[in-house]
Amino acid sequence: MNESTLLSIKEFSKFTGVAQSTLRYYDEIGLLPPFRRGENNYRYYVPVQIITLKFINVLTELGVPLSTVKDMSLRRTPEKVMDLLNRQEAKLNRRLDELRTAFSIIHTLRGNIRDGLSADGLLDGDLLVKTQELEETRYILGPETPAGFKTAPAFYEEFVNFCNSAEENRINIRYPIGGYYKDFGSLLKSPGRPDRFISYDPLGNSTNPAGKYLVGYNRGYYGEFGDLPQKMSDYATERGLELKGPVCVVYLLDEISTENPERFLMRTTVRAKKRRRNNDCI
Amino acid sequence: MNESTLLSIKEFSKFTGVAQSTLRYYDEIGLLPPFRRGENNYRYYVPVQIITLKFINVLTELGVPLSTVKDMSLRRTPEKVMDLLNRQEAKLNRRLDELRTAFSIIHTLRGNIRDGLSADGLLDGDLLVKTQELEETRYILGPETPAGFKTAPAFYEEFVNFCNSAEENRINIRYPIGGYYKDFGSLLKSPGRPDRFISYDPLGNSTNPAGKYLVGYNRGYYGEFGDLPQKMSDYATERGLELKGPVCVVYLLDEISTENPERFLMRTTVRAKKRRRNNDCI
DNA sequence: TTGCTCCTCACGTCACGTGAGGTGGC
DNA sequence: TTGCTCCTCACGTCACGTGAGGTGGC
Repeated sequence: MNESTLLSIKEFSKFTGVAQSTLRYYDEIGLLPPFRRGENNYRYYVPVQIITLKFINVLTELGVPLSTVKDMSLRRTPEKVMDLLNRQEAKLNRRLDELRTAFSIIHTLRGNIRDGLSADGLLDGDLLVKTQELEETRYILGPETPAGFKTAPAFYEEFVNFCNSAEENRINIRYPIGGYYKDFGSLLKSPGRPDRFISYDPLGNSTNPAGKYLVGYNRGYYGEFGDLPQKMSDYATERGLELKGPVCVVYLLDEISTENPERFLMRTTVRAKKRRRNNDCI
Repeated sequence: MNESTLLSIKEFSKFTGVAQSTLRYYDEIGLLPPFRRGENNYRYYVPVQIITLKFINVLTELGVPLSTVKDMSLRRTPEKVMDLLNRQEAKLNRRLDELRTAFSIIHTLRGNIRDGLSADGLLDGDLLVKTQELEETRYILGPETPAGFKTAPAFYEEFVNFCNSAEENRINIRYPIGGYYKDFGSLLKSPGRPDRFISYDPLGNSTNPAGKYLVGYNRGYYGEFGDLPQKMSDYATERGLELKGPVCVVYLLDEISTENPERFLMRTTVRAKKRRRNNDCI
């Protein structure tokens, strides 16, 4: 019907932007045979075949295996294609969601490393305590860790428990995981055992509002605060800062960004407000 | 340091949700070796390794090859990881955009097939003309096809030209492609040669507003309208309809949804308004 | 001995990419 | 003859999955 516009495989490849080897493979598996073969056994395509080819491209890009695409293409009727698209829709939606999440995780990690690097050089020894204006942070609260008398191995055990229970609590542990203490006193009392673990999921329902925070940076392995809590406490007393609300801890530099545990860097944050002193008159 | 919490490969696999074969493969290529080997040569992992593993999962999900992930993991420093993430960001963004687009294309195609199927049974012979309330449709206008005296092969030639020039016009030809006539007169004059081709991209800047349309459905191969334009014209005259603005054509059932060209189904739409007659008094 | 987990090695799979060696018309 | 395009066939690659056959502690 349109013999006049037959395209050789090279022409069709150029026209569609799909490699010759791919076109031969699609022919081989019977997914997209050429319009006809020449006497010399050459493959000849017609331009409209670009429509089917682009449709195949779209599906493969979404992770649909070629065998499924072939099922859909072979002896296809609108009803069958419609049916398959309907059945695929949920899958495709889930896949797209996963990808959006993956990207969001990368973004969150990048932000952490950036913050970690810019604080890294400023540490005095292994510590840095200062007040800082922070932007809003969102996260998901894990379940309360059981109150107990354990000390050293508790952090590790609780971390494992948190990971194991993550799925049923709808927590994605691929976001950075941090520690949470219900108030500063709780951190001082048992720094090695957070009251909860939290996931820094930017779609989380818990939030640390934007504002002024007392921030402590320190190097150390998971759960090892050294004398950071005491230093933060001293700093607050000296400057007349009132520490309110929960304390959140996050690893800015960890497993992911460095092999060397000595470079691990954590950040501890708690809301701080200037205490009104007696001689503060209006 | 945490020998007490060593996990066998089975335990670590269960803990992380990653298959044993995958863990062995990651060890083999040196991407994620176990914490240490036992005397029996067993692999033993420690729970924190879940963090690195999940990071690997996230990157592979975004299509980053394991060799790149390995480059990032091996002798990693925060600076190198940051640098690589920065360089990857543009790529990852592009990839995510492609996936969103792919999904949007599937959605558009599905809508077309649905409309095609519901009209399919109603055709009288090979035709159906009626007025219909349509929702807003968005599309991108291709360049004007050159005015010429050609008739039959013009459609095909122009289609090829449109596809070839699509990229430089920033048109994604994986969306359904349709015909565009500047007004109904233009369709009547030369139905086989649209004034432009258009791409039904839902993010397009051109739009057919929601409202009342004269709609013609007919079966036929690309560019074959039969006597549809005349039938639509007659219908408009009989009902006192004024046809305004451009005419848009789309293939609801085509290559993609059916092998049988006899089932190809196109839809021609043009805005219609009831003509005010003399005896219409207020 | 039985059952369990672990090991290595080899081969399969999916969607191609990459030569190697040969053909056919100007 | 030279240059060009096309062909088939075989093998490589990437990220695993799947047995097969063997080990080691209760």
